[in-house]
Amino acid sequence: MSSAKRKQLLPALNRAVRLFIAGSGLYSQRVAEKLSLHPTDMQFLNLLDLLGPVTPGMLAQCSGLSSGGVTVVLDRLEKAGYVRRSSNPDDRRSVLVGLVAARQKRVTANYESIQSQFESMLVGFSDEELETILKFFASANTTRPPNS
Amino acid sequence: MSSAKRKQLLPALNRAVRLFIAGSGLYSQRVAEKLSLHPTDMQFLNLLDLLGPVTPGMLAQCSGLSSGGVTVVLDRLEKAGYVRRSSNPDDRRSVLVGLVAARQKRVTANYESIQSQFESMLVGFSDEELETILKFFASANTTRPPNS
DNA sequence: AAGTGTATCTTACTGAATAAGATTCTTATA
DNA sequence: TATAAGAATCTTATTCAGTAAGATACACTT
Repeated sequence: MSSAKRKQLLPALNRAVRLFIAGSGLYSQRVAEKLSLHPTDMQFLNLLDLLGPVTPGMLAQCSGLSSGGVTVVLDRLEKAGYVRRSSNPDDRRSVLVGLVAARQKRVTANYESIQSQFESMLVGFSDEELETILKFFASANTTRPPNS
Repeated sequence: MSSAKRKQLLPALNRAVRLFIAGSGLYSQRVAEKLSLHPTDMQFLNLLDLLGPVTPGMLAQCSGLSSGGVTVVLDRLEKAGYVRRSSNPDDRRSVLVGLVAARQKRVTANYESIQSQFESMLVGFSDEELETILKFFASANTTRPPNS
């Protein structure tokens, strides 16, 4: 059974998470704009940075885009030199998409300012607290993985 | 100075947060689809639910849409009965947009399944841990508020 | 009272994403 | 092995969400 304290905590946490998510979308837009990329293209670069080389089909699942939509985005990104398609050794119908290393640095560099901002915010948290927070996100990502 | 443990924690946390954000966008899309709403319209309903009645200009800031884009979205939502525009007592050029209460319930109901999923995930966390997590999100939302 | 600035809306247009179908390869079954 | 059914990606024509530029109405400053 839930404690009285918990009954207050849960709605507050729920609201805070929703606000966080609302802000995140906006922030991604800003970063994309800085790099003169479409928000969707930025999303793809993020996914590729997080997941490593994956198939277009996987990117469709993770982005919610249609098969044809993925093709168009990848064409744009490949033309601009951000990604490269290579043959998938496991399935000759398929393709593996990977970030071009040199460009990857330029992308992640744009996150460095927020990353340092993020880290300075975390100064107020002990190592134990950070472990708790990490546990939270790990649980959340398992409950709702990027491709489900 | 950072502990050795912290040096490992920070990148892991950073990655977990990014995965969480990537999954959130996808999830919002799914909920919007359930309600037969455009993702952007869903975003607006969320913002209105979180912030209460606000001006179209505020919604433009929080969503990243242009002024004209906001007008179009609000026209759609108002026509469908989700929101209502009323005159802003503080500024007669301006307008206040609010959720229609009856519809608001139908919207938030669609979040209940994930909310209960979310809460069952939190069973594994103590009250103290939840407070830490809440503190994290509160800090993050202050560092990067919904309209900055 | 005039001029400048701000909030919202209108209109014509752009282009991102979709849907449907084609192509190429894989897997299952006879 | 041969055939059929299924899956992964790409192509093409099309749609419609969002933008840009400008109009309107009101608010502030001097």
